[in-house]
Amino acid sequence: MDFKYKKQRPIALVDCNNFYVSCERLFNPALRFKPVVVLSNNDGCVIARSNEAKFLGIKMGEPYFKCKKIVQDHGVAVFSSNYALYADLSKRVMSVLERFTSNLEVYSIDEAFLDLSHVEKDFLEDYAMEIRSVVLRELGIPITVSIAETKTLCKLNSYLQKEVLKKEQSFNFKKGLKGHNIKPKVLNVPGMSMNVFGIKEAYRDEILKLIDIGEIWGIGKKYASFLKSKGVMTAYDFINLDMEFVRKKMKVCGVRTQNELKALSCIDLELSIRNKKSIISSKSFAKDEVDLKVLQEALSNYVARACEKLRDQKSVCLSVGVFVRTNPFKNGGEYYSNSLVLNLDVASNSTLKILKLAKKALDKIFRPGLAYKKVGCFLMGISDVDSECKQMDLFEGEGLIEKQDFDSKLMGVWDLINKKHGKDKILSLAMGFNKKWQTQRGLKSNSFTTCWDNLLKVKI
DNA sequence: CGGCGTTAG
DNA sequence: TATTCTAACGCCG
Repeated sequence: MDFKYKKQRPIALVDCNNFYVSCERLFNPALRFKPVVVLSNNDGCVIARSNEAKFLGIKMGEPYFKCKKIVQDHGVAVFSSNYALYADLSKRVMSVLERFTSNLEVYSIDEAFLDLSHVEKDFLEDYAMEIRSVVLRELGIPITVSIAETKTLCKLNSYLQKEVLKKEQSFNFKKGLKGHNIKPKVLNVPGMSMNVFGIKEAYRDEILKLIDIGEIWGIGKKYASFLKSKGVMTAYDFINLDMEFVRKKMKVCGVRTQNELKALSCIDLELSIRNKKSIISSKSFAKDEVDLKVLQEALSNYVARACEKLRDQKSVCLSVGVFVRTNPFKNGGEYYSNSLVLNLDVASNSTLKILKLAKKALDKIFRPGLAYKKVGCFLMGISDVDSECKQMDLFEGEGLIEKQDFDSKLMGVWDLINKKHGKDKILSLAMGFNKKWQTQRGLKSNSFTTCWDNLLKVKI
């Protein structure tokens, strides 16, 4: 077996605290120290909470209607999600982080892993503090920085830091005190801090014993409850499980997690942004919809979105899927969900071509008389536009090249105009104009950083 | 290779 | 009244 021992390098995880809430607070400082939540599309579920909102018992993913009472009783500030704002601030955070390393993995909208092999071991803690204060000073976004040998240990460290912060804030919140301590605190565990790189074995065990099995990165609900049923309650118990048992029950990913918890790095940083292998675009309707026309129109908009994404990453796709779903919480148990995948003859990223196919698919799976909650499309069989091997059409010959060339020029202009002059300035008529079915976001804050009309005005 | 199960944010 | 959206990966037959 070709097993190369890799020298351990420090990795940092930067995680923006309650990111969406922090973005809202940035433009509305009165929200600091107050409970704030951000909702999903159609203001359906809670998808982000300030710590204060967590203290009130509002759960992640909870339907808004279920916590409306708490919201009213405690004056919780509520926002529809403002993705344009969050994406813009995320970009800014990432570009600040790039100053601290040349190897950055943007892991999600609010998280990044940084390769810190260029930093002296004794200087790591200071480096973490510096990253934190620069992001806070320049962007006003509070972050957690955690350094360790592996991604999984970074995650674990980050979790503990946040738990400690929450504990302190909760104490103040319940006593009605306002000023929270936002400085990073050294944890009340021997050897534990923002930096656990090179931590002593004995200390690591002690920390692992504090971690509930379900909090480990890579162990979700199902595995957690299975493991608990076997008496495996903490991360410490987990690393002491027999490797073959872990492999059998949790596959190779489980073994990786086990190794990562032992500071043996198995999950590398992904420095380049990989092209997506599938692209989905779908949304729930604000209200259930019965009319095929409405479904077609909504679907056309999602197809347009998906195709834009496809072209942005300079790809083409071979198959187009469409799915529909009625509301599983209604219709007295009559639930209908179906999907259909159709193939293009030749790989394409043309909105117009793909729209035609999607419409055909929807016609086939649409059942009249039902109230639909959701429709969407997915693109598969994705490859690079200029990949070496292309599937051609046997009967089209030379003419095909010309047609494809025309398509790609058309889409090029299409994208150019829409990027310059705004979303859907060029569109297919199938996408419609009235859009009554569109997502409700009544509580959205302004696009402070991406729309001239929404710029904050400051009086001097 | 398609379908299913699991996880993640 | 009301329950997000997207993506990846491993395994199995």
